[in-house]
Amino acid sequence: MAEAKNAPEARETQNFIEVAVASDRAAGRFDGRVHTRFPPEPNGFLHIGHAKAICLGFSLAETNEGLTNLRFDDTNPIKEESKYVEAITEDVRWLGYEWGDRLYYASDYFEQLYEWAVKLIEAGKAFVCDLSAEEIRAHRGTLTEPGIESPFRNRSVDENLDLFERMRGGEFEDGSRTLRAKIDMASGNLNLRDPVMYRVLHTSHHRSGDQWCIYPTYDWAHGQSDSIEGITHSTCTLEFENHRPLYDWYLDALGVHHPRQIEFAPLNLSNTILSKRKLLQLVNDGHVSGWDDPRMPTLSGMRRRGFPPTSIRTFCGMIGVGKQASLIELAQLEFCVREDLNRTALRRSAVLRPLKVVIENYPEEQEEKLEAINNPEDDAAGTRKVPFSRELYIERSDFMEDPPKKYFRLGPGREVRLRYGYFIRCVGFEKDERTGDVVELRCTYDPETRGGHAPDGRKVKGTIHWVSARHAIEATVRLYNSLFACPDPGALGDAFLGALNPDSVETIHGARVEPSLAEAEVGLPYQFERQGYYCKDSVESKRGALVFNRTVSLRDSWAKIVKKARASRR
RNA sequence: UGGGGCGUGGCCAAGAGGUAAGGCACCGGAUUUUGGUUCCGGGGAUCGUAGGUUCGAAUCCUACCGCCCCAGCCA
Repeated sequence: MAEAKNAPEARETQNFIEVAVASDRAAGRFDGRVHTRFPPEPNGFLHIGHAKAICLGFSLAETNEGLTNLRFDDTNPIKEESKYVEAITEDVRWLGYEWGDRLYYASDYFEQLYEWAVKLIEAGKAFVCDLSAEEIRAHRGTLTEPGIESPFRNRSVDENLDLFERMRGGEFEDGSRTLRAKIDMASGNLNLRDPVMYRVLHTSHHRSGDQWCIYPTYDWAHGQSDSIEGITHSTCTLEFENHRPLYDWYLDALGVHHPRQIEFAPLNLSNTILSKRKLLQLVNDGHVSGWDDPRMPTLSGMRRRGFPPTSIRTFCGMIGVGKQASLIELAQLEFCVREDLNRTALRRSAVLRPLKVVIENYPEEQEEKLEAINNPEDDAAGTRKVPFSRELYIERSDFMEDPPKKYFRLGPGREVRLRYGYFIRCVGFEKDERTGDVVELRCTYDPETRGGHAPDGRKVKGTIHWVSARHAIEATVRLYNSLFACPDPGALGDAFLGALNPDSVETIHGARVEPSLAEAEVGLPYQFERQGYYCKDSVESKRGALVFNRTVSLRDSWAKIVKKARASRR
């Protein structure tokens, strides 16, 4: 397959992380090894923001003869479920990445983490604290005032060891005690004000079951998990920059392998939201049909919507990686999708809003098969035959009773080409007397123009798509638009629901599509000519009740002209 | 008035002392049996601001300004 010109490999510049890794390699740091990881928490589905992190992590390893692990940071049994680990592994694989036999879980390290915690207690660097959550907060101080040390901070090593063991043993209630690192209650970095390492949680875990009733916090588990796996470069988003000094402190206190953490700006995409918490809310409150709703920015939603994984990778490669907070326009993603689909999608004819056309001089019982090209961008895709007959359907928008100057389609007395068919001329039309709607077109065809060429060299400005009425099959088509109506719904905070786009989906029943689409395959992209890219819905499409999702429309310069004309008329 | 980051065209993003890449978007035009694709071409940034160093600064220094993150026993 031809590589997209914007594929990561095609870039001539390196981002700052690639530069940092390359210089580490050149300097022989970590013995020249590069080993990255993608560490999701199984508490929701992956979205395109995660794709950016995945592409970064895996490509960093790929270009440096290194490896990438997939590790679930499953330290909070309250929010995590195995259904999420299944969805996540499927999504990473779909994106096109492999982790070999290196699928890990932070929960696999619970015993090791416990032992290390004991080690810190023995070194006088951690203590069991009896303060409640509220009390800990009150002791923490504020952004501008130092905190106050816990009254339990100076317990003896023996007492701490005894208490910690009994925490593990299940003697204490949830929230009654924590194990805390003894660092600095006056630090300007709040993460260093004696952070909690363990909390009591009598909750069963999706993998370790009821083996534990104390669980490590993310901060205590994350850095050490990377260390255990021998990770060399830990990439993560900007909000963890403040945590790096803490991870450094833990790793140094333990004297274990110390990866280099590098933070980058998380992806923000216009007209959508990339916050797991908010996405969960959309799912739970029924604003969407599920995590895989085609309007969702989740990888499963985008897959169902018809986005090729390669286009997502291209996108991640072209937006760059930096530390600047940014909001990428949806148009940039759509560009990548169209560029990909234009090369790969099979062209088909589908009439979304049918208008009947009767070819008056075409014999009643006659029908024939016309040859149509499957993909003009790919000769190997070959051709197919489409049936033609006296009665057809064309798009309602391809006829105007009183067309403006630059309208190239059908109008009274006008002639157009039916794609891969004949030239037809409109000789009359019928209207519904009540509504005034045009309900049927009367046309004549020129038998000499079969296939769309006029032997006399006659030119026609417009080419429109069509389906044979008697052969076409009905389908439901969903036209998707952005989930949110404003560019940056995230800026609205918890009021983001107010910005939901009421027109994020328009469902069309009774569309007529060419017969070959009866055999449409889930997972294959189709271009409905002159309209856009579509895919058969993987969930709701049934034999005899086809459902297609619009992935993205084709660029439409006519729509621009119309829009501009309207604007200038005002 | 704590700590940590970041400020280059509408949106992204290279450049790291030698006189502003590239992509998306936008606007023209050519080609076209998709008003698609492709192909040409175009407009638009003195690089947050003000000083300073230098023959020369987006790049170095100083001071301001603005934006983001942090007060979960979430990750």
